Amino acid sequence: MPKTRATATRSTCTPDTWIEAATEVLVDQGIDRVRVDVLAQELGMTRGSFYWHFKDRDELLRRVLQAWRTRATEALTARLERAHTDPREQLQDLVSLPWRGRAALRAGRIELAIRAWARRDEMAAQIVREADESRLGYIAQVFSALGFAVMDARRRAYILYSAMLGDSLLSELPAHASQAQRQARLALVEGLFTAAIGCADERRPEHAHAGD
Amino acid sequence: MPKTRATATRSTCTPDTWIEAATEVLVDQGIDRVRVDVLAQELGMTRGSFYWHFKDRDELLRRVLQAWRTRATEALTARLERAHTDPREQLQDLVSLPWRGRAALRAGRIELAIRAWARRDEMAAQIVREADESRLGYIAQVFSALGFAVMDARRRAYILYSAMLGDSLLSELPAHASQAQRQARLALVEGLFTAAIGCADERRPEHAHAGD
DNA sequence: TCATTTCCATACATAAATGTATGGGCGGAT
DNA sequence: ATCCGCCCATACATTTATGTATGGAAATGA
Repeated sequence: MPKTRATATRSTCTPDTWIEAATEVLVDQGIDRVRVDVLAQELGMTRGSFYWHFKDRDELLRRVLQAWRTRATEALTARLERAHTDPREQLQDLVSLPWRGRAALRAGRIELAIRAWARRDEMAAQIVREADESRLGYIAQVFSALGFAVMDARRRAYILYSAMLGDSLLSELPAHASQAQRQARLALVEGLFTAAIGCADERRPEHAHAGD
Repeated sequence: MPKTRATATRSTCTPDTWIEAATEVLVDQGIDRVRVDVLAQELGMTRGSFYWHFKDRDELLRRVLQAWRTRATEALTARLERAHTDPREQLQDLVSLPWRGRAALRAGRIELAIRAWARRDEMAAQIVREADESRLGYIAQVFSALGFAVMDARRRAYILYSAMLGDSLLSELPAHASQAQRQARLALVEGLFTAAIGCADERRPEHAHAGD
């Protein structure tokens, strides 16, 4: 009983095929260019195939979102599994995330595309918010494990997460980034965010100066 | 000789009127929904008006970009003017930027929309890259004035700028952010980024542990 | 006054994208 | 062999957005 058809025989499309293609176009073209005719041409099919697998374009978009959510939550739970290893390792792992091959980099691009999409799609916005919340919680937990007070940990988590998001934004338009410089930044990020600073006013590199 | 028609008489549209409306739609709908019929309805006009002021849709989009670039560069040069005040004040000014009323916040939203647009429009990408370069240079200069070595300053600038961009991304989907918490984060950001840390490995809040 | 310029509305032609209806090839089951 | 269900192509119908062509109202200048 070949119910799910083991992808083997030959060039037969599954819903996932369309979802992948849709994600691809979404990444470097934006959600408005995720159109059935474009995808069909991309896959060497006709729109007839699409409308057999999907009710309409909206269903495809919903499933693209859903697919991303499951992958994102899976990635996070994978981190939570090893939540009892050395928190410094966990932090390094986080910070160096965009460097681990181009798989994570592609994940970042997908996420930015979805975030841009979320600007006007409430469903996408909801899912992105969920992801943000979960990750912020995780990162805050890492900082807590590093010994920071709860509130401090939450704030550091927010700032670090912001920096990671912003970095993916900047990496989107390749202009900076030599491999060595990114490596150096990585160490600096780790140093900055693990520095013990209560709230403000105890440090200063060389200028001695007690402002405000 | 009333050549440029002093906007007065009554409800007559100028190109800028359309550009503003286009920017508005761009912000919360995305570039693909910046369409002449939408804008016309938004302005209570018909498309006939548009095609008198503009050759075609593309010209409008180009001028939207150009308008943003001039405003962005003006904002930066305004900062560069007072580049010889206390660098700590300059940094505070930078960090607390998204809090200064909702004008800066709106500017942030416009920028994110353009950045999303730049994903597939090379002209937009070019302009965003220019803006990033200029700002990174400025921020690095501030850190230099604070006493950090050149390379360190550049890296701190990149990380801080990333954090600012990421913060505007997170603020886009309102979920966090109580006024008080943002204020507390502000102080922490300033503290973290002005902390003196060579590169890595001299600090650690309480865990003593020489990893890797 | 009258003609001209400015600015916008209306109507038409064209293109692009969606969704539907229909039919057909092809493999598997009996 | 044949019947049936899966998967896709083709051909229409409809909607939506662009751009153009034309006309007209209102202000301006002589």
